Amino acid sequence: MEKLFNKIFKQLGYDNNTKIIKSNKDADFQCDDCFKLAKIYHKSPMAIGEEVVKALQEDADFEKYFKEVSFAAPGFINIKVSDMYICTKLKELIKKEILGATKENNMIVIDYGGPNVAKPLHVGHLRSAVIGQAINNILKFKGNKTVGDVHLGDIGTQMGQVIYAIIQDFPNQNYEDIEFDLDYLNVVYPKMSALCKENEAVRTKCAQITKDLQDGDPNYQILWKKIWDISVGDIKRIYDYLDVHFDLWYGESHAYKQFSEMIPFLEKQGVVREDAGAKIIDVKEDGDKFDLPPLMLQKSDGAYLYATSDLGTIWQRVKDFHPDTIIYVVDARQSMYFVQVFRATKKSHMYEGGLEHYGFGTMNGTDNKPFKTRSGGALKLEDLIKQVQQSFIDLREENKDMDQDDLDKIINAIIKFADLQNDLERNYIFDIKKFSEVNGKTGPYILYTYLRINKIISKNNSELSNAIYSETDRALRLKLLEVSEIIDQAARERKPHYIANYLYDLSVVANNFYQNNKMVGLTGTEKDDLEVVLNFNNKVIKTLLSLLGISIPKAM
RNA sequence: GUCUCCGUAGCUCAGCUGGAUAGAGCAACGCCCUUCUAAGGCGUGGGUCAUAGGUUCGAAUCCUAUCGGGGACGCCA
Repeated sequence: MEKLFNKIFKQLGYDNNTKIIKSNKDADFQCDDCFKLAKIYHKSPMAIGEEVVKALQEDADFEKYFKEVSFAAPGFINIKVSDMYICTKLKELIKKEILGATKENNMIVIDYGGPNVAKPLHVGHLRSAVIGQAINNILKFKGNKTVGDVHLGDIGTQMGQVIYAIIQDFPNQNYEDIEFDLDYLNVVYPKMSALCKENEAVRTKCAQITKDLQDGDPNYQILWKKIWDISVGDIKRIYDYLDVHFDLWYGESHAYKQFSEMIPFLEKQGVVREDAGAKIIDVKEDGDKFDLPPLMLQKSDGAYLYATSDLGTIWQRVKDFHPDTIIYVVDARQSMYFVQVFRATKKSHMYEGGLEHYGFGTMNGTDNKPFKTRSGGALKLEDLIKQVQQSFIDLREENKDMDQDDLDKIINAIIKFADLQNDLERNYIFDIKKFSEVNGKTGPYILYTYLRINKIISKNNSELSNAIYSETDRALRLKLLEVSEIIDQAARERKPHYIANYLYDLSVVANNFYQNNKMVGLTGTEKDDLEVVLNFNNKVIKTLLSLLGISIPKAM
């Protein structure tokens, strides 16, 4: 359509590269270029518009594209496309791979985990998991090779604290022989965390253990490995439930192994300098709007920091994968920190590819303050899932007998769709009541739409005719034609909410069709055509849901 | 203090690469199941798009300032 418009513009002596946009009026689409051209060619938008409309109407291809093209003052060209156009486009789209999205072929590492070993997953980990997995799915769908990394915090202060507690709790035992389980870890970490806050001697001791562990103390390593296995096993279990999967279960401990190569490299590149006993990398640049602090590479006591391990992680990723881009899906509070890391990376030339941080908003309570449980602690992710499950089961009698696998899928849909329909950059109000909603703009609504449509169609590979049978049929087909661009936009901006919102809009249109068209009793071309459209509709819904990490239950 | 994100219906949010009369969901009220799943559909009410300027033929959208809120700001992660 844009090509035809451009041809007409050229024919009339206007040099223009048009952009046809969706119309929110009675028309399907509109062209607003008359204003722009009026200025350039010193004519009135009205004159140009009427001229263009006339030329379009006289064009040999008119019917191939349009049902109606009209001018509306002061300068809009309104377009109603022909049934033939819709059918032709839809036929093309159905045959296309990856729903007509443009293919890409990049190597992309995505970092979207960040849980700490020895601590259970809590609600704060939900957003990076859900959003990161969706971005991963979307980029993979478009043909990119992606590597998801959980990036565990597995060698920080909490490990020293837990090791300290174990040594106290299991005196006079060989480290190899000490046995403990997840319940023990779940009790011991909060206890130690509290103890360290009030007792300086213990705190110092724990810090020393952490430092020794980081330096490779073999005895601590034994306990560390035991803690790691138990804790990561539990973390995996919850991620599995959420259908969140990582290719790499690396953590800061892996990054530490890169330091012996990386730090000399950084020194050689001349970017490191000493300041008050610490080693830092200046990352200020001309044009900065404020005084960006340097990146801290090594503390004055010789210990390494968060930033060091992130640089080490980049070092390793470059060696292992040569990525075109590394994407971080991490809380927006770390935005400035990532600027520092990215600049240090570029300044030292250790990696020249893309570095992107998508900082999602904080998870706030209904009071719009960072979310806390009533007792003031962090809500365990597993407890959140259980609460949502309970409220869903309480919703109706039939849900009590629901197949466990279907139930899990619906719970996932509820939690993920609630999050992914919002722009990730915004703060997110975490409202357990919202997670109990299954009406309206929710995951279950989309699932329900899919299932009820699935029930009225059979597989059908007929070739679409050029007929359209009702207004709701027409609306559905037009909506389906938008899917390619939606996927591209979500991928381009790394924002899954475009897909979530489109899924909802599509479901509304599809439900409208369902309500106003009966499939039962239809025969011949009409039955074939509508079945092809509905089959494609469900293919789109299923595919897009899978990009959001949502699977469809057998029944609901 | 500086930087940054945000302010759209009672609540939660879309819309922001500028287009015509600003859209959803929830909540409220009304209607539609002897007809393919009512976890659905249809309708009604509800808005100075924080405020004030500016750019533009045209601003929720771009620019500036102000107010209000979240967040970050060298040896934590």
